[in-house]
Amino acid sequence: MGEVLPTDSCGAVAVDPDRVALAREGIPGPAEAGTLAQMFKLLGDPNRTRILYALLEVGELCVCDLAAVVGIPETTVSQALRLLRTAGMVDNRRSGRMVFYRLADAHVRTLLDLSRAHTRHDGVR
Amino acid sequence: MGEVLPTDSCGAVAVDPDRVALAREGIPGPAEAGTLAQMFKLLGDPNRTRILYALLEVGELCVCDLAAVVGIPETTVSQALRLLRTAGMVDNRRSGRMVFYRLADAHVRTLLDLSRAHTRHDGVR
DNA sequence: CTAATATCTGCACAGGTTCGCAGGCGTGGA
DNA sequence: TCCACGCCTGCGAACCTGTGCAGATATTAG
Repeated sequence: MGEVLPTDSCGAVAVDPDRVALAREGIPGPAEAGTLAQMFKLLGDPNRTRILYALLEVGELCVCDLAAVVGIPETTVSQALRLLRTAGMVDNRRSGRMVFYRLADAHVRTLLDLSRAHTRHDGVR
Repeated sequence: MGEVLPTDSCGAVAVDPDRVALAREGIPGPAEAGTLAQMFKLLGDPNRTRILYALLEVGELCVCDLAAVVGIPETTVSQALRLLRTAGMVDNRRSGRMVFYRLADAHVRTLLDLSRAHTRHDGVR
């Protein structure tokens, strides 16, 4: 869907039409790119990042403990967790009057591990 | 560095001090979390994401071709590339009056692959 | 030297995001 | 039943980010 021209819609002419066409087919479409970007955007906040790594360390934590770990108000934690839960990155479990959160997916865990390894390897170069 | 109290600075009392202390030691510090978040934030924009995936497909592309692939003005591409280059995620090579960009690191490639696999697996659940 | 191409860099506006406060909801103990 | 505790949800202000225009730079051709 969406036939493309060798020249783009911005007035510039593609220097290497073959390579452009190849890349056009391989890259994620607008919808998939949006989904990917939304997931990364959630990881792009230090508070949420720390929350996720805390859950990666000890499997399960309630909101107040999470606030104690990261050092931010519970309200902020709650809002962050809502976003992460909506995106399906964390899951929650109610026990009495407390709600425990944990990483929802092994994929997320792998992603966090790999990212931290990259950062530690060369300080983001 | 940075001794911590069993209770946080927000008035709430930690329910499980042991687990809190464990998580405190395991999670990235403010500086490392900031670095991580900054990297993820760069991936959190659909245009930048598509640019990176385009470079992942065909190893090397100039700015104008990149604009043609993603379908955005060259100015926007240039600014996006500057951010990515500052973060060390892409590298550039000058050939005549054109500048070719490519992914700087195998780590970035792995990250992109894994992320896309996750998204495709269950639509971010 | 002059002109044209390809890319890069400030500036300002629109849009979205975060954070904290105040109040509401649900649960458990007395 | 009533109260205390943990958590969640709107709302508004401050902040940051992306985008486009206009101009500057670097390189090549004539």
